[in-house]
Amino acid sequence: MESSELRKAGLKVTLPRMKILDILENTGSRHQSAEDVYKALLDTGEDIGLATVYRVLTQFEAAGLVTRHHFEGGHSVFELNEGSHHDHIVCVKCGKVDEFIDETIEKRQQDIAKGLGYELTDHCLYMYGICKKCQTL
Amino acid sequence: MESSELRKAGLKVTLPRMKILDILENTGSRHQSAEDVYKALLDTGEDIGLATVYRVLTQFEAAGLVTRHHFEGGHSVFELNEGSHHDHIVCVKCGKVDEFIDETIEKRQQDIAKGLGYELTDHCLYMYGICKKCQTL
DNA sequence: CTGCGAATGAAAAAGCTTCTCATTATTACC
DNA sequence: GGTAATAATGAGAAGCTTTTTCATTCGCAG
Ligand SMILES: [Mn+2]
Ligand SMILES: [Mn+2]
Ligand SMILES: [Zn+2]
Ligand SMILES: [Zn+2]
Repeated sequence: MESSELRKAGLKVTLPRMKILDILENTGSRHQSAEDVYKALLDTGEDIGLATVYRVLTQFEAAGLVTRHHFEGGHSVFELNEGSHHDHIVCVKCGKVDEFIDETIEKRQQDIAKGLGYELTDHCLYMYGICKKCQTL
Repeated sequence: MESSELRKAGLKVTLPRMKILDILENTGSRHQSAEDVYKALLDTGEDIGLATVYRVLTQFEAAGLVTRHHFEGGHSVFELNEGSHHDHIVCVKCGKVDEFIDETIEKRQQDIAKGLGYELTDHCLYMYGICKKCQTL
């Protein structure tokens, strides 16, 4: 039961929220756009409005359940907060996303922000490239 | 005369392109949205359409004259390619943007991409925080 | 079970960006 | 300099993602 996760987040347990959480948890791709989630809902026969998908994803973000990313190309993608913070590298050919974390970079970022007088609240590092598979095509 | 810059980029020398280049070169803020550029043009009495501003900025990007950034909040900002590559830290309160470059981070990124089998084409590191001035408000 | 406030769905609207197409400007050439 | 071919522009429409509105429905405390 993931209803406890919703309650813990201070959100009422509703069918749309349960279903969306389910899609985020049990779908191959960890990084999905609102449209992706909406289509997945349609595929499972759920009749949930796109507006609700956006609303719920935004609430999940505010509740700390998901993180919103702005990969190149305009629309946002969402990912469930399961592990800890990490950064992303995206293949510009096929859209594949790999995740990584590098303590050296994390530490340098803190130092740089401090050096410039900023109190760091967030950061994102996106790398774009061509994945191994696409290099051989 | 910045007309040579346009010619060098393979672009015809037109009044809108000259004016937009001028705005990018001679405006306080190095990071401007298309809307910002458009308003600046109106302020100088130029009657150039917003569609042209977008078109020209996109052409400038393709020609390597400017770089397009996707700061948080949706719309793109453009900056003239004057110095070399650098990353950005943005104040979430007042919108101030500081620039920095860190060789340690740049190097680590190369290593990480290589380690994951990617041929790196681009990257961006955005940090968000509260600047010194906004911390005291 | 009931009732009230919160959540939802459909549709409209918003905000940024791109496209269409008639008009205008630029440039290569004479 | 003048001209024709061709590219660029401006106004507005359209496209896309995301948000808002509002009448209806649902969740849950009592
Ligand atoms: Mn991720
Ligand atoms: Mn910059
Ligand atoms: Zn690929
Ligand atoms: Zn500030």
